Amino acid sequence: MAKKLQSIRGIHDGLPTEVAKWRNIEDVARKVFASHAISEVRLPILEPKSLFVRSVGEETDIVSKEMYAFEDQGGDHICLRPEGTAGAVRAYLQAGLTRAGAQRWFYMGPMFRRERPQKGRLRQFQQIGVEYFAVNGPVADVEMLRMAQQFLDELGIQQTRLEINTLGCSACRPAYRETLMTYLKERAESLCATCNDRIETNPMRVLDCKNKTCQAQLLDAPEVVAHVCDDCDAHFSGLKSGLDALAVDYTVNPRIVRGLDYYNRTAFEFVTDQLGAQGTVLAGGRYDGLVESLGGPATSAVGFAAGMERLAMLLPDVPEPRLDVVVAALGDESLPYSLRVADALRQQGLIVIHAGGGTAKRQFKIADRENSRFVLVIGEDEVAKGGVMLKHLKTGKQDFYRLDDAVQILLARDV
RNA sequence: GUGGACGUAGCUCAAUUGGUAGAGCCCCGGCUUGUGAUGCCGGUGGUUGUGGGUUCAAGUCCCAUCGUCCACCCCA
Repeated sequence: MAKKLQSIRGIHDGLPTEVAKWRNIEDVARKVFASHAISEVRLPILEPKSLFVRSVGEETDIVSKEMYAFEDQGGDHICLRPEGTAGAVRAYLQAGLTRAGAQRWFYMGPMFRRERPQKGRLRQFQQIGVEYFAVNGPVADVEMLRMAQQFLDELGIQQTRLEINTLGCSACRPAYRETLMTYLKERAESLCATCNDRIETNPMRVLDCKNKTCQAQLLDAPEVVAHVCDDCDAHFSGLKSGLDALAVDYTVNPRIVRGLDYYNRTAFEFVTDQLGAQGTVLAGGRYDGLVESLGGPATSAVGFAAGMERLAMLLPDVPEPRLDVVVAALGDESLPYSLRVADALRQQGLIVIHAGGGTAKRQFKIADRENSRFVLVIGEDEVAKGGVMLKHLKTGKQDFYRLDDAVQILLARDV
């Protein structure tokens, strides 16, 4: 091999084994989402860079250091989308749907973040996301969470737990932020450098600092839950009682903080401890202010995204559909007839491989390797008699049949 | 972006203190003519991730680079 040609760091190929799992996940998602009347959208992978600067937030890691952003040949500043919500809001506004009532959307596709790769953390990864627009009140949050839980359940992913929190809103967060900043400034010298930087830029992020000495200082730190306004409090209560009504288990984790600026009120995460450090498998929350901040009317919104590759890592391999029959042609004279037979079998809906002729041994080995149920042998005798030899590989039983009869045996799929 | 582990055949891995690169699996073929899965025999396949350096001699030591993995960080 000359100079090795390989994919870009952190960008992996979807080979058959992996894609089979993805398709399984997609099928379950489509089925579950359909029962909530959610419609699929397919949105651009390239977006204007400014979209994410204005929505996700200029100070966030995603925007400030992880975006694949560049100028195109015309001098436009564009980027590969790092997440799906901003583009969905952009499309919602661009299509003029703000007076069209509730919109319930889902999407699946690749996202791009230039991070240091790890297991469960790729530079190109796939998300399945759901966004609701113009849907008010905690009932939407409750039903969305139940749906997310059902999605994970139907996939067979058991070992996750749901953590929820409230982040307040534009009415109450500024006051809380002040309270928190005051508290943090009093202890600034005991906090790590990163935390000190964040006191001014994003004090809520200090709360989930992993540093032990920081955490020790933050034991009695003021928590959002206790400082939200009456409306937010009512929303959070509605969320909790709704989850109780549906028997959805959850724990309130006052330290959940979203890394994207647009979230308010409800924030949630389904986490697992089976993926090492990348334990969040599905997460989201409310973002009631985003539509307005991107130029639309005040519009409530809530959504989540799940990481396809992370879900796939929690699932066993999906067995490939089993081959019904391998057509083995013996001798060049029988090739034309064998090709017609293979074609006819496929038209009956059977899964067929033509072994390509050659020795009987070679073709039987192919059938064996492909895990075929039957081998259909066509040689001089079969062509002469106008039939086929059909052998069941597991039992070794073999008989001569007219083609129609062989088709019936194959279609029965009972052996 | 920071710190660490690792990179040998298609795959999983060996190779004493530097001394001629090996095994298993897979693949291809043979063990009488049109019959597989077990067995026996044989074969293909490597400039040891890449590029430099030290040495009589480098898979082994040193430097750089690329990649994978782990932790930090971040998040799906």
